[in-house]
Amino acid sequence: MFSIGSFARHGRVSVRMLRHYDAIGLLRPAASDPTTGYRTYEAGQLARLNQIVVLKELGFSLQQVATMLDTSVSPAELRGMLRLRQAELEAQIDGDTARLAHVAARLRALETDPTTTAAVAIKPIEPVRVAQLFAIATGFEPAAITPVVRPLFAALSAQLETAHANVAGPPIAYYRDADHGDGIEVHAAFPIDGCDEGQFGFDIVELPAIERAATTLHHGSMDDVMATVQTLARWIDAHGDRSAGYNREVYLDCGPNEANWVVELQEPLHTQPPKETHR
Amino acid sequence: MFSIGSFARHGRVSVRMLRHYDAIGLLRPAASDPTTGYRTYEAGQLARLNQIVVLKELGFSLQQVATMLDTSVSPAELRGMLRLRQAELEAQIDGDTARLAHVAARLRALETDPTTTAAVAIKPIEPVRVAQLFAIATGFEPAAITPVVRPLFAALSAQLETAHANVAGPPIAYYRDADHGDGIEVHAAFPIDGCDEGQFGFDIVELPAIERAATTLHHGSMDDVMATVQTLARWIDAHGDRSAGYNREVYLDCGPNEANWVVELQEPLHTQPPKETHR
DNA sequence: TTGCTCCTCACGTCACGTGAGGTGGC
DNA sequence: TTGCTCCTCACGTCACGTGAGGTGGC
Repeated sequence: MFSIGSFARHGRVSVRMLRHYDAIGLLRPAASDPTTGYRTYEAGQLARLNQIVVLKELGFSLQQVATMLDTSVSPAELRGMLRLRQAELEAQIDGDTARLAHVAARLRALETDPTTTAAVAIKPIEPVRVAQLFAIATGFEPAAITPVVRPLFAALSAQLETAHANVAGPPIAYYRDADHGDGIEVHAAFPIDGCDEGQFGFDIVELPAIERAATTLHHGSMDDVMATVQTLARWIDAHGDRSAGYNREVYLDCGPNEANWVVELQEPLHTQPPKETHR
Repeated sequence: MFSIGSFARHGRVSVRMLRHYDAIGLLRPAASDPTTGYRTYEAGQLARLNQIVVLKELGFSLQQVATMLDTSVSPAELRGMLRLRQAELEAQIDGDTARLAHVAARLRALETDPTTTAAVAIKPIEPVRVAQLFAIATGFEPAAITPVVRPLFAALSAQLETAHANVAGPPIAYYRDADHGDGIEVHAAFPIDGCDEGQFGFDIVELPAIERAATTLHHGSMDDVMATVQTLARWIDAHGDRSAGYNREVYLDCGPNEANWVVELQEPLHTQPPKETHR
């Protein structure tokens, strides 16, 4: 016979926990005084309490613990729950290991350059239906790109107006190596919804999804975009990842004053996340 | 200029999260319509949102994120927070790795014997001040121990009564190899508080703390305790741990009917937890 | 009377998800 | 009129910790 206090001491749990387990029906005291409400426990109940403590420590919820201690649960079901927990723990460890690598990379970056606070996020990019035009540029530097992409967007805007197309998002630029010979294809695109392919000069294509894109924001004139591109590349390198192509540029803010522009760079990564560096 | 919906889509967060960040002052919209309450965001705010998302993903709380994005935080403080998170993540991973090993051990035990549900808990044992008597037994099996320990407890009880000592817990038995020659010392002890060493025949000693004890409950007569002892030993072995001595026995319930006895076995383990088997 | 143990509410935690109930422009 | 987006409460989540306010036996 134990009072709640001594039962709690023997079981290495708090009195509050015993009251909670009583409240949810997980571990009822052997008796409760009907007038004072005092709870009484028996030594034999320590077995159940120990089971609860152990399963809780493995990370099961009290609901799951209740299920597992239910006598009607079969060994097969029990195995299923253990397997599930095993998988969850593995996922948790993998996630934390990745997080740990990112924290370590941030610390290293902080040593190198205490002022850098590049926010690079890895996220999936959804596919987008776009209307687009393209042309060939001789190189990837802004001086080569800008004179090509500007007129493309101007022309495309005009054509979309004519077509009464429904622009559904900010303009997007993307790049490909030209099919034969040198130079790169510069594509200017606008997301649209519900517009048929017409005779207005532009193509309608679906930009494919990107499973894992490293994204960051560029602020200001596109003349200075190479600095942001290189910061992004360094970040990708520092995190043991690898680029899988040219980045897309999403012109989130491209008002009249180019100094206020905000452009998201989306760089596709190889599908494999970096193999965890062993600690 | 973004509505809350499009800002949420670009930032890959939910509208609810943006409202929440507004409410706690972490990310205020660029403007709110005073009559309708409609929020408006600017493209430039995506930078801050991305920072938030990234830091959150590393496991920082929103409070911490707010602190880290505060311009007045120094690189040294930032490094401190990253170091702290690094340590937390390492501890988390170690804990989960240990949990995973235990889950795996349970699964193996389930394959071997689907009926076993031995609840073995590893916990620290506090030091206890006890009054005790001891004698020598010829072996560790119940047939050798019982005839020695019974009279010891009977004598000790009587002496404590005479001494008006304050018994502060259930009786405890523990064992040691006899100083010279064979046989083992059988100690019978009662926790007491505030009783001076006297002339009543018993010793007062402090049973040392046990940093890590594997504990389980034995139900029923002590004649059958060897089965429980062996189950405990198998558990310890299966978890890659090692015993560091004889177990203590705490007689939680030792009423007149021995079939209802409940005895906790506390087996000291080597201080080093088992080295994690690599996955 | 002071201390100790016990009791029952009931709030707070953390970062939102999820209705409920209502509004404003196409 | 129907759909869509937006709004503000406000409850629920999970396993308790932590008072608040009160009782009963030494």
